Amino acid sequence: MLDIEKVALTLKLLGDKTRLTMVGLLKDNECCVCEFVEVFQMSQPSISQHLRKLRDAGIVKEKRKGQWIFYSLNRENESYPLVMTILDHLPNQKEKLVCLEKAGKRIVCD
Amino acid sequence: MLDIEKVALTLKLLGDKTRLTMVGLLKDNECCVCEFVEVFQMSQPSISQHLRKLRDAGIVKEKRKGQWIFYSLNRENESYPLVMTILDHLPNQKEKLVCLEKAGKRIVCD
DNA sequence: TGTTTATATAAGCAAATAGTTATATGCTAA
DNA sequence: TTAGCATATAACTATTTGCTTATATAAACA
Repeated sequence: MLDIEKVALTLKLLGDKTRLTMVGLLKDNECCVCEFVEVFQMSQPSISQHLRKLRDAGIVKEKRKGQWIFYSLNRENESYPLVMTILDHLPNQKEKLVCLEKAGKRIVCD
Repeated sequence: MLDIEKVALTLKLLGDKTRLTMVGLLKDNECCVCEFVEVFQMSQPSISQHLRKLRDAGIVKEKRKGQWIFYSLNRENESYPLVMTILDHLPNQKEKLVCLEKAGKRIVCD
């Protein structure tokens, strides 16, 4: 159970098509900034700013791997269960990553 | 399963503390505009504008009873299941109505 | 009928938002 | 060390948002 302020903040952040899709993509994957830039056809600073908002709220976390910074859902965050139940109402965003892969633009590390 | 635009719109509307609390209050009750004005200590036009946004999105519906207009959740709306699962993560807002009742400001019809 | 009560709409304004371009930072590899 | 790629931050701008006050609409009631 979350307090209403926290829920409102989480919903406000996910109430943006770009950020909601980002979180949908992160449901089953890690992604780096340049992959998002490719998927959304949007400037890199714009993507970074969206990710920063999600990170500041604790919804996603980042991990550097060499020159890339990979983002993933933060399962430790108190709003994680809420985020997951919201994603259950969304179609899977996986196809966007499949397209990336076909275009040879998916970044795989380790 | 909803399309991503619809989910983003729903979350954006509920990503406001006032509207989220309104929907929380409507989970188990009907409320009229003047009750919301009392609960939120906010101007009547402001309340009306929030309710209009929720109604335009189909999240709530209205029903006139004499001089009052009562709002309730719209169970026929496709986003209703999403709204309910979100409310499951929120503390019950019932106490606000109990306060109204004690202050003799709850409006009961029929 | 005219007045009161409840609600909606219009118009205006300050703050927040999402994008842009320009620049800074940090890692990699030659 | 320098060049190049990935990412972050800063500064700016246009748009959207949430509120306010003023006014319109609609029902109740004397």
